[in-house]
Amino acid sequence: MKTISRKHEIIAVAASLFNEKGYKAVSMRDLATAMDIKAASLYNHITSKQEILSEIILKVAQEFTTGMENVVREDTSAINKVEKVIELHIDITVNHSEALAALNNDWMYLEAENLQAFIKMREDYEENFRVIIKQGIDAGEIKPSHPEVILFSILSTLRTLYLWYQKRGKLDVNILKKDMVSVLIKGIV
Amino acid sequence: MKTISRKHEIIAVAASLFNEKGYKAVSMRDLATAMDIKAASLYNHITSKQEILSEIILKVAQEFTTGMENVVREDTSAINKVEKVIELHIDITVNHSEALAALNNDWMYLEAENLQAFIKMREDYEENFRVIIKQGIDAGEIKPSHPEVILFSILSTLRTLYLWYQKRGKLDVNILKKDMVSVLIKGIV
DNA sequence: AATTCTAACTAACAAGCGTTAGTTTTGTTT
DNA sequence: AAACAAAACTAACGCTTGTTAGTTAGAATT
Repeated sequence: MKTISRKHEIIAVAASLFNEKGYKAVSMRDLATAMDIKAASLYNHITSKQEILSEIILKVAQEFTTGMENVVREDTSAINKVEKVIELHIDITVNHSEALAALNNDWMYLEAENLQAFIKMREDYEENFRVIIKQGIDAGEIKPSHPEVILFSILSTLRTLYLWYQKRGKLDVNILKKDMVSVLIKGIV
Repeated sequence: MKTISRKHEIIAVAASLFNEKGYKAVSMRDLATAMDIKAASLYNHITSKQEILSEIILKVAQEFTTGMENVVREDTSAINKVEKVIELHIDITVNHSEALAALNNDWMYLEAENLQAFIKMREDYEENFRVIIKQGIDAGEIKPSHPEVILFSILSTLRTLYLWYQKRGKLDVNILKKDMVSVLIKGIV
């Protein structure tokens, strides 16, 4: 089973390159050079560039999906669920920050059923989050502003977190969670 | 001076294509097809693909720079300045949402002095924002959380706004400003 | 010792890339 | 009608792209 681990190596290096330059700007020869082999040799382990991209993106997307499903199932307040979602994002960011770059910037280069699957997962995720916020408003826990504005504001902060995490080298996860929850939920004033 | 307006046409169409697919995924032949001419004909109006990218990005970047300078110069409270910055972002987003896609996703493909200029502008912009937030904390107007967390949270929401604005077709600017200011400054609870 | 598997290689392909040179068409100005 | 500039064209360039075919060296299994 050496092939599989070699495949994972390739995917990991690819994720790192995609993170730096973007999917379209990384050629198979670039990837091969980074692996210190020839481009043709990559195809002993993977079937196409597209396969690499979809493995990177769909694997993390799946983590978001199952994570969100667990939060939704919990029997707790809406605000508490929002906190759990924030923590979910932070955990995934810390563990897969390079894959998140591809997920955020290169998902549109997924093809056919890969693209479909990704879009479905993202829509479902957003919808789950939207419902949580609406429940929070109905329960009087969350301000009755436009739920869309709240959803967008929190989600875009969480989605961009990988950039910030990479820049300010590797912060302490627990402090990060506490601060993010505080700023996103209680505001700044 | 027909050439110049034709050049602007090309740049506008390019911005739209870059917005859809990303700089690297749009070929000069794609751009030419969208203009209903041949690829070689583009070069009667522009000197390179790179020139198109830098015109798109640096023009909006300049708007951010001058806008921020005006805010910094104002004689008002820190919170008020934060509000002004939020409104600046919304105004630019509404007027140049497609260019913002390139600015956010394709800036790394700028070359040499274009790249340098962009990075400098972005760093200066961030630093100005950071100072405003710190002043707000010192004046007791803003919660003494990590200023970096506040900066990141607001900035990533504002930077992603173009995506959201494009999706939920063209909302009313004034309502948008009010809601964003409220959510970003006062939080959601 | 013979066979199979793993993982690399060389060589090449057809297609696409940004760009240049030189030419022709089109519409306006003299 | 002649001259001029603007903006399109055809043809081609050298290079890079993702990928395939066929081969080879070494290690593991029979």
